[in-house]
Amino acid sequence: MRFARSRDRLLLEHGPQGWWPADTPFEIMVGALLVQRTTWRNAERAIAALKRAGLLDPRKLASADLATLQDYVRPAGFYRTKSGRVRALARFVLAAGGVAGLVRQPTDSLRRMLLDQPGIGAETADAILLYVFGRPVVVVDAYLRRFAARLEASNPPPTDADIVRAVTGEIDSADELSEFHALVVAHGKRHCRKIPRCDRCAVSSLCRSAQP
DNA sequence: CACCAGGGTGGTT
DNA sequence: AACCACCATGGT
Repeated sequence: MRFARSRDRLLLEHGPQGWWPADTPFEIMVGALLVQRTTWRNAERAIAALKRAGLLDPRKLASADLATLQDYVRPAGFYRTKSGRVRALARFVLAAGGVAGLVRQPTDSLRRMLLDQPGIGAETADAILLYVFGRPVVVVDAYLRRFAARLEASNPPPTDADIVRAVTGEIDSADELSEFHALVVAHGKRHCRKIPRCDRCAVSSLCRSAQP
Protein backbone atom coordinates (compact mmCIF):
# COMPACT_ATOMS: atom_id res chain seq x y z
CA MET A 1 0.00 0.00 0.00
CA ARG A 2 2.80 2.40 -0.83
CA PHE A 3 0.75 4.80 -2.90
CA ALA A 4 -2.01 5.15 -0.33
CA ARG A 5 0.55 5.73 2.39
CA SER A 6 2.39 8.26 0.22
CA ARG A 7 -0.88 10.03 -0.41
CA ASP A 8 -1.48 10.39 3.31
CA ARG A 9 1.92 11.91 3.87
CA LEU A 10 1.69 14.23 0.88
CA LEU A 11 -1.60 15.49 2.29
CA LEU A 12 0.08 16.22 5.61
CA GLU A 13 2.95 18.05 3.91
CA HIS A 14 1.11 20.05 1.30
CA GLY A 15 -2.46 20.19 2.55
CA PRO A 16 -5.61 19.94 0.42
CA GLN A 17 -5.03 21.24 -3.10
CA GLY A 18 -8.59 22.00 -4.15
CA TRP A 19 -8.33 20.75 -7.70
CA TRP A 20 -9.66 21.40 -10.31
CA PRO A 21 -9.97 25.20 -9.92
CA ALA A 22 -12.79 26.27 -12.25
CA ASP A 23 -16.28 27.78 -12.23
CA THR A 24 -17.91 25.23 -14.54
CA PRO A 25 -17.27 21.70 -15.88
CA PHE A 26 -16.77 23.10 -19.38
CA GLU A 27 -14.13 25.44 -18.03
CA ILE A 28 -12.25 22.41 -16.71
CA MET A 29 -12.31 20.85 -20.17
CA VAL A 30 -10.99 23.98 -21.85
CA GLY A 31 -8.40 24.38 -19.12
CA ALA A 32 -7.22 20.80 -19.58
CA LEU A 33 -6.40 21.61 -23.21
CA LEU A 34 -4.86 25.00 -22.53
CA VAL A 35 -2.57 23.86 -19.72
CA GLN A 36 -0.74 21.30 -21.88
CA ARG A 37 3.00 21.97 -21.76
CA THR A 38 2.39 25.29 -20.07
CA THR A 39 2.26 26.67 -16.57
CA TRP A 40 -1.14 26.92 -14.98
CA ARG A 41 -0.45 30.63 -14.58
CA ASN A 42 -0.31 31.11 -18.37
CA ALA A 43 -3.25 28.81 -19.02
CA GLU A 44 -5.23 30.85 -16.52
CA ARG A 45 -4.56 34.04 -18.48
CA ALA A 46 -6.03 32.48 -21.59
CA ILE A 47 -9.02 31.21 -19.61
CA ALA A 48 -9.56 34.67 -18.13
CA ALA A 49 -9.45 36.21 -21.61
CA LEU A 50 -12.00 33.72 -22.93
CA LYS A 51 -14.19 34.25 -19.89
CA ARG A 52 -14.02 38.02 -20.23
CA ALA A 53 -15.15 37.66 -23.85
CA GLY A 54 -18.05 35.45 -22.76
CA LEU A 55 -16.68 32.53 -24.78
CA LEU A 56 -16.37 30.00 -21.99
CA ASP A 57 -19.57 28.37 -23.14
CA PRO A 58 -19.95 25.59 -25.73
CA ARG A 59 -22.45 27.49 -27.89
CA LYS A 60 -20.48 30.74 -27.97
CA LEU A 61 -17.11 29.08 -28.39
CA ALA A 62 -18.32 26.71 -31.11
CA SER A 63 -19.06 29.60 -33.47
CA ALA A 64 -16.21 31.89 -32.48
CA ASP A 65 -13.82 33.33 -35.01
CA LEU A 66 -10.48 31.50 -35.10
CA ALA A 67 -8.31 34.60 -35.39
CA THR A 68 -10.08 36.05 -32.36
CA LEU A 69 -9.60 32.84 -30.44
CA GLN A 70 -5.90 32.83 -31.25
CA ASP A 71 -5.63 36.22 -29.64
CA TYR A 72 -7.21 35.00 -26.41
CA VAL A 73 -5.33 31.70 -26.33
CA ARG A 74 -1.92 33.23 -27.07
CA PRO A 75 -0.62 33.50 -23.47
CA ALA A 76 -1.05 29.74 -23.05
CA GLY A 77 1.36 29.08 -25.92
CA PHE A 78 0.83 26.88 -29.02
CA TYR A 79 -1.98 29.30 -29.83
CA ARG A 80 -2.46 28.18 -33.42
CA THR A 81 -3.14 24.57 -32.48
CA LYS A 82 -4.83 25.20 -29.15
CA SER A 83 -7.32 27.72 -30.54
CA GLY A 84 -8.60 25.16 -33.03
CA ARG A 85 -8.70 22.49 -30.35
CA VAL A 86 -10.81 24.41 -27.87
CA ARG A 87 -13.30 25.30 -30.60
CA ALA A 88 -13.44 21.68 -31.76
CA LEU A 89 -14.04 20.69 -28.13
CA ALA A 90 -16.91 23.16 -27.88
CA ARG A 91 -18.48 21.72 -31.02
CA PHE A 92 -18.07 18.20 -29.70
CA VAL A 93 -19.71 19.05 -26.37
CA LEU A 94 -22.48 20.94 -28.14
CA ALA A 95 -23.20 18.06 -30.51
CA ALA A 96 -23.30 15.65 -27.57
CA GLY A 97 -26.00 17.67 -25.86
CA GLY A 98 -23.71 19.48 -23.46
CA VAL A 99 -21.85 18.10 -20.50
CA ALA A 100 -25.19 16.87 -19.20
CA GLY A 101 -25.56 14.79 -22.34
CA LEU A 102 -22.19 13.15 -21.85
CA VAL A 103 -22.70 12.20 -18.21
CA ARG A 104 -24.86 9.20 -19.08
CA GLN A 105 -22.10 7.60 -21.14
CA PRO A 106 -20.25 4.72 -19.51
CA THR A 107 -16.65 5.53 -18.68
CA ASP A 108 -14.94 3.43 -21.36
CA SER A 109 -17.03 4.74 -24.24
CA LEU A 110 -16.78 8.29 -22.93
CA ARG A 111 -13.02 7.87 -22.85
CA ARG A 112 -12.97 6.75 -26.48
CA MET A 113 -15.11 9.72 -27.48
CA LEU A 114 -12.71 12.08 -25.76
CA LEU A 115 -9.67 10.43 -27.34
CA ASP A 116 -11.24 10.99 -30.76
CA GLN A 117 -11.07 14.74 -30.22
CA PRO A 118 -8.06 16.68 -31.49
CA GLY A 119 -5.61 17.54 -28.73
CA ILE A 120 -7.03 15.03 -26.28
CA GLY A 121 -4.65 12.19 -25.53
CA ALA A 122 -4.62 9.70 -22.69
CA GLU A 123 -3.65 12.10 -19.95
CA THR A 124 -6.08 14.86 -20.88
CA ALA A 125 -8.90 12.37 -21.40
CA ASP A 126 -8.33 10.86 -17.97
CA ALA A 127 -8.08 14.26 -16.31
CA ILE A 128 -11.44 15.19 -17.84
CA LEU A 129 -12.98 11.86 -16.83
CA LEU A 130 -11.83 12.45 -13.26
CA TYR A 131 -12.39 16.16 -12.73
CA VAL A 132 -15.41 16.75 -14.95
CA PHE A 133 -17.29 13.47 -14.79
CA GLY A 134 -16.11 12.21 -11.41
CA ARG A 135 -15.03 8.82 -12.72
CA PRO A 136 -12.50 6.93 -10.59
CA VAL A 137 -9.58 7.14 -13.01
CA VAL A 138 -5.81 7.23 -12.40
CA VAL A 139 -4.30 10.19 -14.24
CA VAL A 140 -0.77 9.26 -15.30
CA ASP A 141 1.35 12.32 -15.99
CA ALA A 142 5.10 13.03 -15.96
CA TYR A 143 4.99 13.80 -12.24
CA LEU A 144 3.36 10.50 -11.35
CA ARG A 145 5.82 8.63 -13.59
CA ARG A 146 8.75 10.14 -11.73
CA PHE A 147 7.04 9.61 -8.41
CA ALA A 148 6.31 5.96 -9.14
CA ALA A 149 9.80 5.41 -10.51
CA ARG A 150 11.30 6.70 -7.27
CA LEU A 151 8.89 4.70 -5.18
CA GLU A 152 9.48 1.46 -7.03
CA ALA A 153 13.19 2.14 -7.57
CA SER A 154 13.13 -0.53 -10.30
CA ASN A 155 14.96 -0.94 -13.59
CA PRO A 156 13.30 -0.53 -16.01
CA PRO A 157 10.87 2.01 -14.51
CA PRO A 158 7.20 1.01 -14.24
CA THR A 159 5.06 1.49 -17.33
CA ASP A 160 1.87 3.54 -17.29
CA ALA A 161 -0.12 0.31 -17.09
CA ASP A 162 1.99 -0.78 -14.12
CA ILE A 163 1.30 2.51 -12.37
CA VAL A 164 -2.44 2.34 -13.00
CA ARG A 165 -2.51 -1.22 -11.71
CA ALA A 166 -0.57 -0.30 -8.59
CA VAL A 167 -2.62 2.77 -7.68
CA THR A 168 -5.96 1.16 -8.49
CA GLY A 169 -7.07 -0.79 -5.48
CA GLU A 170 -5.06 1.34 -3.08
CA ILE A 171 -6.92 4.52 -3.91
CA ASP A 172 -10.35 3.83 -5.33
CA SER A 173 -12.82 6.70 -5.01
CA ALA A 174 -12.86 9.58 -7.49
CA ASP A 175 -12.48 12.08 -4.65
CA GLU A 176 -9.36 10.39 -3.38
CA LEU A 177 -7.90 10.02 -6.86
CA SER A 178 -8.55 13.72 -7.49
CA GLU A 179 -6.68 14.71 -4.38
CA PHE A 180 -3.93 12.20 -5.07
CA HIS A 181 -3.21 13.55 -8.54
CA ALA A 182 -3.16 17.14 -7.30
CA LEU A 183 -0.82 16.22 -4.46
CA VAL A 184 1.59 14.38 -6.73
CA VAL A 185 1.78 17.45 -8.97
CA ALA A 186 2.23 19.81 -6.01
CA HIS A 187 5.01 17.62 -4.71
CA GLY A 188 6.61 17.12 -8.12
CA LYS A 189 6.80 20.83 -8.80
CA ARG A 190 9.00 21.32 -5.77
CA HIS A 191 11.01 18.16 -6.31
CA CYS A 192 14.19 17.74 -8.26
CA ARG A 193 13.35 16.31 -11.67
CA LYS A 194 16.17 13.79 -11.61
CA ILE A 195 14.50 10.43 -11.28
CA PRO A 196 16.70 8.07 -9.29
CA ARG A 197 18.08 9.77 -6.20
CA CYS A 198 16.23 11.58 -3.48
CA ASP A 199 18.70 11.14 -0.64
CA ARG A 200 19.68 14.81 -0.66
CA CYS A 201 16.21 16.12 -1.38
CA ALA A 202 15.18 18.56 1.32
CA VAL A 203 11.62 19.30 0.32
CA SER A 204 9.84 16.25 1.59
CA SER A 205 9.98 13.69 4.35
CA LEU A 206 8.52 11.28 1.83
CA CYS A 207 11.63 11.52 -0.34
CA ARG A 208 14.04 10.91 2.50
CA SER A 209 12.30 7.93 3.96
CA ALA A 210 11.65 6.44 0.53
CA GLN A 211 15.40 5.99 0.22
CA PRO A 212 16.68 3.72 2.98
C1' DC B 1 21.89 32.33 -22.12
C1' DA B 2 19.58 27.60 -21.50
C1' DC B 3 15.91 25.24 -19.63
C1' DC B 4 11.29 24.32 -18.25
C1' DA B 5 5.94 24.16 -17.73
C1' DG B 6 -0.39 19.96 -15.02
C1' DG B 7 0.92 16.92 -23.79
C1' DG B 8 -0.45 15.70 -28.40
C1' DT B 9 0.63 14.75 -33.11
C1' DG B 10 2.75 13.13 -37.19
C1' DG B 11 6.76 11.24 -39.08
C1' DT B 12 10.91 8.24 -39.03
C1' DT B 13 13.70 4.09 -37.49
C1' DA C 1 7.01 -0.21 -30.41
C1' DA C 2 10.47 3.30 -29.37
C1' DC C 3 12.21 7.53 -30.60
C1' DC C 4 11.96 12.28 -32.67
C1' DA C 5 10.85 17.35 -33.92
C1' DC C 6 7.51 20.33 -33.60
C1' DC C 7 4.19 23.39 -31.60
C1' DA C 8 5.05 28.90 -28.77
C1' DT C 9 4.45 31.79 -24.65
C1' DG C 10 6.33 33.44 -20.23
C1' DG C 11 9.18 32.69 -16.13
C1' DT C 12 13.73 31.59 -13.87
